[in-house]
Amino acid sequence: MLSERRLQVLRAIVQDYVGTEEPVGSKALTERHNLGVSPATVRNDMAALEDEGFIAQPHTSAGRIPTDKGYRLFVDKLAGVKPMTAPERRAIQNFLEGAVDLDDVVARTVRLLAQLTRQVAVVQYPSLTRSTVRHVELLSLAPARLMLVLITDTGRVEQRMIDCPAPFGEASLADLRARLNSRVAGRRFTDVPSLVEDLAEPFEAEDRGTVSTVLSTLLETLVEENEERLMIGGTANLTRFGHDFPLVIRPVLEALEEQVVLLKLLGEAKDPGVTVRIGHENAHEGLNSTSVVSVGYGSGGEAVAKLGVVGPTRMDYPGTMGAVRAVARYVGQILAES
Amino acid sequence: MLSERRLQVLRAIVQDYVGTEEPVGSKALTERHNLGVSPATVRNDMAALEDEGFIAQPHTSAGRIPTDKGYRLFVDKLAGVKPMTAPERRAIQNFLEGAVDLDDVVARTVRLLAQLTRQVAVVQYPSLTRSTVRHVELLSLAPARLMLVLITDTGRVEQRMIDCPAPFGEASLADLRARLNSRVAGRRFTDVPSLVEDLAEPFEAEDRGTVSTVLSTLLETLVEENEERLMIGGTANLTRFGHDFPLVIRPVLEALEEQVVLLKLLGEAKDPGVTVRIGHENAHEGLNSTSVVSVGYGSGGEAVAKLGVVGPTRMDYPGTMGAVRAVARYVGQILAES
DNA sequence: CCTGGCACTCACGGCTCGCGAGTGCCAGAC
DNA sequence: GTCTGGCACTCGCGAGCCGTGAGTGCCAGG
Repeated sequence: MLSERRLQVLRAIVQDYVGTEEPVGSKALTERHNLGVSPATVRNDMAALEDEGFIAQPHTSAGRIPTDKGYRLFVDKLAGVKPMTAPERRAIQNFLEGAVDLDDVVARTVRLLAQLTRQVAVVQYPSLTRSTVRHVELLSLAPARLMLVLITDTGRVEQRMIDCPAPFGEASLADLRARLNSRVAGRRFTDVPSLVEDLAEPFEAEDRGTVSTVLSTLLETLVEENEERLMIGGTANLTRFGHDFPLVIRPVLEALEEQVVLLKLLGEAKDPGVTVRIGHENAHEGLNSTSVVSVGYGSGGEAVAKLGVVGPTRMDYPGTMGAVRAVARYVGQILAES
Repeated sequence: MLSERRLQVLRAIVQDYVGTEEPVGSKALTERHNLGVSPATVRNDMAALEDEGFIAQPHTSAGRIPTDKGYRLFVDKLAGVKPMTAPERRAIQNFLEGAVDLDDVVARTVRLLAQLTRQVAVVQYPSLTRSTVRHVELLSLAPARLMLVLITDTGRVEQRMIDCPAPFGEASLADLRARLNSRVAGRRFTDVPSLVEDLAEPFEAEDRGTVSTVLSTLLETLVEENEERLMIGGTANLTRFGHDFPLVIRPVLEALEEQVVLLKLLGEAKDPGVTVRIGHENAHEGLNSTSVVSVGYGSGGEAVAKLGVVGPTRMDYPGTMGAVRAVARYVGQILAES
């Protein structure tokens, strides 16, 4: 087990390195933090920390930098979440308040997060499967062509075109619309499949084909892969990555273009609170030199989606975690109001 | 006026520089292109081209690189548009064919363009103001809350929440819906304002407030700034910019995040064919070292939106122009089918 | 267990220098 | 007049060569 002082040394190393971007040596450490011991003692502690794999030297006779494992310890044990100041909170609230619809809320949230953290922001749209149905609408666009519109309690709207196997009368349409809504309105999306199972039965034989097409389209919309959307922003902040970034930035940009990768990334975080995945903890190899800070947000007590930021492992964890948490909280409020 | 040979020299310089990314000298030129003259002659031609501002030297005793003006001449006079090969055309068609809705078409187009050109792709959604109305739908979500849904002939769907000044009955709603659609369905969006002017008149006094709220929301949706959407992709290709890119890439990423900037960029191109804006021809200063190749696309003869790519001024213009033109053509076809 | 001292390592920046690609100019040939 | 070969000149680039200094590990003594 590491002594208290060694933990302090690690904390000091992380803080200094995050601030300066340069390997930190024993002498500089004792000067900037009053640890009450001499550089030589710190050197011994550093050697121990290095043995345990918390810090490393880029090359012999250089200072130390934290490893992923070091950051992990720092985040778990040595640092809290830095709360936002009152003015910052007000600014967040003001910024989000003017949003006119869900797209706008998400877009504003992305911008806000990117600005606050000076990193790449990722915001997932409220998940369908974790929302409840506000309304299902069916529009007839042409004799054998329908549009299905889903509206959730979080303001999300999904639409789908449907080509009917047979023409579908206005009366049948109204009937189906009414039956659908009475079954599913106000219910959770996860319950929808079982709620609509037998909905085709009361219909005339000629209409059944269309009804079941509609139902299967509805169910398709709820399939995991299709139903998730997200928005990213602040990619310009990638340029703050470091000097050697041509090699680092490329895979990151590529990963950010793969929505699937990002969704997995956010999805993996199961904690109720802020989750931090550091460097190699990220499954995707392009993101091995980045950390992902994410958290769920939702209108009520329950999370309906996630948001977070992607940045260099050398980041200000307490501050970033604070910003992410605060933004999530306010987005939740905004959604609850609408 | 420049002699024929000098133009050939310029063409050769552009081609070589685009290929190698390195300043090209007189000797290398005569070796790679059989111009039929000696390096010394080429040197004289180069001196003349430099005097005219078509090429420049990064430093004394280095080869020449084309200036923006040189690229401009190259694009206008010296190079055509390189048509896609038959297999390429087939690949484009296959790639776009599987799309299920407009979002999907746009997303696929972005990916495709980015892959074909190996540059950053930008695709604008079909403009509302240049489309015709397929259907307008009004849904009642709550007693005093409506949702307005606009559907265009290109498959684009916009929705807007409306808070009514007074509760609005189901009957009035059906009435308004029917009147609205009979007026505007099949008409161009630009005509909508004049078509709905007097639509509130037939309604009872108590409903008029709501009706005019609905109408003004409808008109707001058509306001230039709100109605334009776009999607970008292939930002990872920015890493192919050059060696010095830390400084170049940053403003480009920033510009790409400003949708307004991009819309302006695409909007400026008025040509019916492929438009190329080179380096400093772009108004936005962050894009001074990039070229933008764009073209309109549409389901019929008329352009409903634009698409294009953003890349380094040192790009393969004929190839890029060919790819952009071909993709636009096929996207137009896909939209016409749906 | 901490500390001061000491010898050692090694990245970094500045320096020189030779190489070679590229240039401009000029005198002569066609 | 135009092209060509020749020639002297420029200058960026990379290699090699230090000196400097921050940083280290180890050890003997408090």
